[in-house]
Amino acid sequence: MITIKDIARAAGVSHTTVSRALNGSPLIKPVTRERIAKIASDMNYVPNYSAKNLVTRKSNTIGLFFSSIEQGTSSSFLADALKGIRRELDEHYMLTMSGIDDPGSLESINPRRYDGILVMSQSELDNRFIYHVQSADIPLVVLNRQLDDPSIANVASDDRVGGRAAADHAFECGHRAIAIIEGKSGFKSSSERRLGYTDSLLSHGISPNPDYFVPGDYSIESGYAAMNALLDLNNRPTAVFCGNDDMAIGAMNACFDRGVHVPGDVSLIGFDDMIFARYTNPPLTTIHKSVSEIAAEGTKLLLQRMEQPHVRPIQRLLGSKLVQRRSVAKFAGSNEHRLGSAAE
Amino acid sequence: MITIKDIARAAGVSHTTVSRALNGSPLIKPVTRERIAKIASDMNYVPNYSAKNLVTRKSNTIGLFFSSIEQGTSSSFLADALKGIRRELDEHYMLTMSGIDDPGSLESINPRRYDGILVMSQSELDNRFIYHVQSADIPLVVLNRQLDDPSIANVASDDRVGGRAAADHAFECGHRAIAIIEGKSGFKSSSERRLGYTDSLLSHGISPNPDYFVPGDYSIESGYAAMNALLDLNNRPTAVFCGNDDMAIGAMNACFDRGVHVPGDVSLIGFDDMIFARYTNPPLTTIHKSVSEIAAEGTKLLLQRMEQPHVRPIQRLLGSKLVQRRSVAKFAGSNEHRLGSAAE
DNA sequence: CGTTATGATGAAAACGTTAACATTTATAGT
DNA sequence: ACTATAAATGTTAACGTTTTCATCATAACG
Repeated sequence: MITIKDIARAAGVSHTTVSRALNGSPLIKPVTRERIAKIASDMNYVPNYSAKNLVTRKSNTIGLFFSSIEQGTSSSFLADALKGIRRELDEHYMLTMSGIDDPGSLESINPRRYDGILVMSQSELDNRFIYHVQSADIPLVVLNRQLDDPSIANVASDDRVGGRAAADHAFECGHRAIAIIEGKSGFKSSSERRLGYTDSLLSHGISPNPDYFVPGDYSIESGYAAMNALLDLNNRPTAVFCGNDDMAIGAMNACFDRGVHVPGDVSLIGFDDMIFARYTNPPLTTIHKSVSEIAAEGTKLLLQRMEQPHVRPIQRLLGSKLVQRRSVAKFAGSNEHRLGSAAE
Repeated sequence: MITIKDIARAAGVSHTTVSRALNGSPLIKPVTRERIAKIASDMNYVPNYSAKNLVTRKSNTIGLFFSSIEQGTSSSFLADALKGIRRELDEHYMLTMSGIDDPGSLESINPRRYDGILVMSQSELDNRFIYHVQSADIPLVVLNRQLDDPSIANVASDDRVGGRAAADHAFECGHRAIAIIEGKSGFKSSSERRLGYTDSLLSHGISPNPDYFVPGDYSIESGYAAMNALLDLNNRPTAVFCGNDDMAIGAMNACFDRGVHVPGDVSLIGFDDMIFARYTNPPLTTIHKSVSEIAAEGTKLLLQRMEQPHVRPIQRLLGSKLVQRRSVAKFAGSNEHRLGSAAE
């Protein structure tokens, strides 16, 4: 393996000069810089990052930590997140990935190993990890889940806007009896999405029907059960907004099993736009959360924090937008005299 | 930040002794080893990997490279692969991920940066990268795609076995008119899957019908087109084996669009068991390739090659198995007199 | 032409660890 | 008790960089 000393010898200069030349120091005469660069490239020189990092006290590594890699739902996150991160990340940075609950994840957290850390968080269980990172004084950005703590840099999608968009869309399609299957209770995403939903209803002069709030926990099964509850109602909703795509799948299955046609009899809207959303039958209309955009934005933020660790952390919410597929139908019933007693 | 010298001072020994104690050298008396370990842990010592790697000439990093992270189909790979790799990988290894065609991927390949490399390959386009790695003399294992070159360690699923299983299943369900939509021509996976299919037919005494071999290229669209071609035939097949799940989706859509019922009128079998396979309508019967298992096995192999770089590389094929869902129906028609003119 | 500022290079130390070699201390054999 | 051997620890150099500080030209100035 060839080192800067080899290059120095070949160029007839000191290794210090080589180091400077290769790192673009202004102290070096342009002509010698060129000469050295040429030689280095001819000799196929590649720097030894261990040595470099040792002396600069950097690691050149940023760590990406996922909550529960085990969980199936997180699948597409990885690819999308990576795409976004790489887009912003200088290529000489190494990007490592681990699960938050991988053995040794907590212990491995130290400023020597990571110049910065991104947490792609999906659950409050990650908080322990997050605070551990913060107390280790490593630049940190939490992605994908909205945090309350303003001392932590954070970028996520705006769940409230998303919830509102979903309900708005149902309304615009003529629906007035719009139900919601809620996400896991206690999760910020759940309450934000519900808030967006009620906002929308209220702003359209619809007073929320207590029967139309059904609890769920983001699992397919809970969506199935919740939809059944909804279908048992006397005054069935004509549209239901599901807190995530998984529950929407469950809801869709419940409909099939009872011979209820989607979207003919009932319209369904999901949230997240997971990859499989376009493969369901009918393809699912849902709220698209751009994971790659969140990741990209978060990376930018992280880089910035690594440069200036002491600027006040920023919270950023990225808009989420509706993607129309085929699980929502126009509701043709005359809206006027249905107001207040929709869809009997 | 605290170093072994700090510990040495605190323990009243030399830093060498500390180093040895912490690394479990047999030269150190157990009692002092304990004492030092205690002190180190009390002082919250964490080793400086840069220094360590510098002197041991290791990087402690293994690199995972994906073909075309951009491609949607690869999504679930990432999560599964990671799961498998982490299962085998000692926690103090860092695992980095990059796309093969990320800018700088080729240049970053050098033995200083990676102790070993895993390539999760999906296409022959990766060969350039693969040979680059090999020529850089870095321990390498190629995952997921079967290679011809015996000088490269390789673990993939046994596509032939999978193809045979698919056709066998159709046969066992009573189907005799079984077609195949083939994968991208030139890809090893395509020919292996076809080979398995013909093997099965032959071994059941069915002579392959040339009409029943329809070309495809692994895309949804090609599956759609191929299925249409099949449905245009006078002697429609009663079951179709699709070279991958994407094409199966396309085929399913073609059926829907023509009012052909799946699996009532025609049974469909996919390959890969992508996450969305269970969400289609009907859920897709397909061949499950255990990506995580492949990744785990590949990691084991890589670790082994890192220890003993000069043992002959191994090729390993992991069995793939059928997962039954609901896109295949029993074919009740009397097989005898339908032979040759099935399902008009 | 001599002094001084400036621009370019070099020498040596430092980063935190492991490893080769040297030294001390304990153990055993006679 | 005295050496020979083994076990435990210590000294020092090395890994490949960057950085601090010193040196040497060269140009600028009066």
